[in-house]
Amino acid sequence: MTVTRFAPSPTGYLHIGGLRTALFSWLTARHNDGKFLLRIEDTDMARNSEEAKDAILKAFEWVGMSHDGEVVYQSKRFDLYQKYIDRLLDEGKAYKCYMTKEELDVLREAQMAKKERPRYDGRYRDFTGTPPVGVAPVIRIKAPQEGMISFSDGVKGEINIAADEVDDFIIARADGSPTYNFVVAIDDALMGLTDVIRGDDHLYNTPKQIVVYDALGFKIPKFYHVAMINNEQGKKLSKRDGATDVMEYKAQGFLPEALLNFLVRLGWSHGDQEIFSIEEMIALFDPRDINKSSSNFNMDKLLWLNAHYIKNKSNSELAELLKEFDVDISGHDKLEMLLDATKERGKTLLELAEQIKLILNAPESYDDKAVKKAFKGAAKEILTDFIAVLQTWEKPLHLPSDYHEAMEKFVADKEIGFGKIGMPLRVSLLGSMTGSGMDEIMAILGVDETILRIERAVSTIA
RNA sequence: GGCCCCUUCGUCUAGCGGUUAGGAUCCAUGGUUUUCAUCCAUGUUACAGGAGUUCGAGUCUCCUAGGGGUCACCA
Repeated sequence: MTVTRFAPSPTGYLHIGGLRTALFSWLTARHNDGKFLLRIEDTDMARNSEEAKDAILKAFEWVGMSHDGEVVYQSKRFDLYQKYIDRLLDEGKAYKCYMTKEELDVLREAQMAKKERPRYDGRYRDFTGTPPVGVAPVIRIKAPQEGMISFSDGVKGEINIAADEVDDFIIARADGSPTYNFVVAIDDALMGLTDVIRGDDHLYNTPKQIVVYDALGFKIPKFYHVAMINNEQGKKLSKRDGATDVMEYKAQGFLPEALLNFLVRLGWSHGDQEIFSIEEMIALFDPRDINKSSSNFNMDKLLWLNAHYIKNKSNSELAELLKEFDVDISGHDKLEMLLDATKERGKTLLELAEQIKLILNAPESYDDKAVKKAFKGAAKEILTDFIAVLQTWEKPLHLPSDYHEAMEKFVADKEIGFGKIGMPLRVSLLGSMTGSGMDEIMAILGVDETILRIERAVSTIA
């Protein structure tokens, strides 16, 4: 059975790039009816935080990517790791190294001065003498000293790293705590991972982890190293690029399905298809189709996708989502009309909320330019006459089409163009020249509020 | 610096030896719309450079350039 995982270290929020690798892993698991596991890499007690962990879990919840089984915390598995350290020591596959951090620094500097690659020189690898007193040793694993460490990466292809590029790296610190590359390999093996999908910044960790797999006799999973997501300028994403925190997208009014659709198309595609429902992603995704090269973030495309998903959401769902943006229209009797009139002109929920507020709240001021353009000539008289028409209209005024009929008759009787009434009317009702159709707005507001707003505009505008 | 990876329109990408190099986004123009948006149509723009292999190369090989990753008692 296919088993994948996402294994963040709880040192900050969930990053947009992290979400994509998580998505790829999740899709791989769901596509194969496998399991998607979540593991918190919190071996570094000093840098972990509970808040970061909660933030990550919350982001997963928002996008709707469910994990299987309990969340695994590495900090709770130290006894387990210790067993394996002891075993490697017993079997002579690992050894104690009494070199201090200071000595290591000196060595490294000397190597750099000679333009050599800084590396551990293996001086305690076969040490049998009396250890120096007062030095708490670290544990190093014996890595192969010659030949190649090779693996077939599902994204990058065959990777061959010369064994001498891999040091006898530290698997347990002087205080006894295990290190990253050691515990990752153990956990991935013990948790039954079949496919490890992660950022390609981990590519060079892979040979180290293979050393651990081999030493412990574990089966090596399939690796997929996914290239980075850069900012719009093609440089590494940083806080300065605006939103990198997944939850920031929620705050900005993005729909999770839009974000996921955007992310899945970064480094992956299925022919010419751009729109993918979650179900389609699951049905079509294959990690072997992931592209090798890095890709750039593109806000325009995300916005386009978000607009698409807003347009295709039901009005009741939108009403519910809008509550987060200071707009509660769930009890509004014109809910359907209101959303029909606005959902096509908001690229984000935030913009949609603004559109709705613009209609619901009477204008506090009138845009100068709009007034200048719309209120020249006989605008005020036309508006006053239109009020009279609305007041004496004998047919019902409920639907946009009812109002449309009234307006049509009005311009016909008056022998004027639509713009002569449309423009001043728009400014009167909304305060500006842009926005939804007049018929719809009047239908939403109702006759009384419509007349009220027109009267106010006529008396207020000089 | 060593090692490793990457390179098709501005951006996301299709292409898997023979295509007028396709789609999407963006931008521009036109149409629809009383406005704006939506929607529809049309258009501009790409194989990093150079050698080779081949009847034929975006596709295979090599070199160069540019970009990125990595070399911790961080993860």
